[in-house]
Amino acid sequence: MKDPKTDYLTCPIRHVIGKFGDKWSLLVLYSLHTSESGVLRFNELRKHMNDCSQKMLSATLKNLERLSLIHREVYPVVPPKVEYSLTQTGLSLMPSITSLIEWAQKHFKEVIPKDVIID
Amino acid sequence: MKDPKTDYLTCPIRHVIGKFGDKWSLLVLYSLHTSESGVLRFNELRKHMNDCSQKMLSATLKNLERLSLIHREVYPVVPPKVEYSLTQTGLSLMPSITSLIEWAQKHFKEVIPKDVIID
DNA sequence: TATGGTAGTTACCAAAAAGTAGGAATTGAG
DNA sequence: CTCAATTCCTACTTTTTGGTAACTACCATA
Repeated sequence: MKDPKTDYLTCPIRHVIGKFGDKWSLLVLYSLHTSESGVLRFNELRKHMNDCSQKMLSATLKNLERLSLIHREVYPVVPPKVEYSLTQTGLSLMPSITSLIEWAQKHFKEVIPKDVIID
Repeated sequence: MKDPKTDYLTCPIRHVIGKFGDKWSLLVLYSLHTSESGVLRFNELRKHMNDCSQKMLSATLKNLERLSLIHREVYPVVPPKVEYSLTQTGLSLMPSITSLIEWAQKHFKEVIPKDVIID
């Protein structure tokens, strides 16, 4: 008789999905990883994810920082300047993520995306 | 000036997240992959994911079948018997997924899961 | 005084995801 | 005729997610 809550706590898959399986987290990590300097500012990130709202980007960054996957460096200047970068932990995650992305690039040409409505 | 819709269609990350970044898909794939025979029935899968409702499991399986990641074999017997297994495409995805899972197993001990409330 | 630029936050609202409870279909066994 | 077993489906409700628009704060510059 497993307790769902306990089960959740011990299931690595649900940890992964639950923590950064949302709409924007992987895109943030990927953007940081592929940027030349490895560092991006708030509005630079927004340009990389061109239809992400300020609110969602802000929430996503806050979450990733909480998980120690990204680092947030604030420069006390005017106008404000904040730089985001991957932490060591975040960096260690990237091979797995790029593996997933490469798979998608190879195989989703084969898979019929029936859920995409062309209007 | 990128069109968000077009952008969505060409972004592999959003493909991945959008198609099987939901709460249960990875768990289904993983369960099938780690089962001895490589084949599981509906209620066997439910036992592997002990707090997934019938509705959600059913919807998840239908989605994965639509994406050609799993195969659904129906035996016309009474009571009904349906077996699910990975397709070749599904199987080709597993290294990337297990990579992610292994990362989670290693690193989420380090990460403080502040969103988990112990009551 | 007014404007601009950066990095957000907040309130409000709509849409999507997911849980619950019940029904449906099948047909051999009793 | 009824029940049981298995695999779902449907209607209903709740929860979560995400979008929009407006707002803050800072100070330098015009």
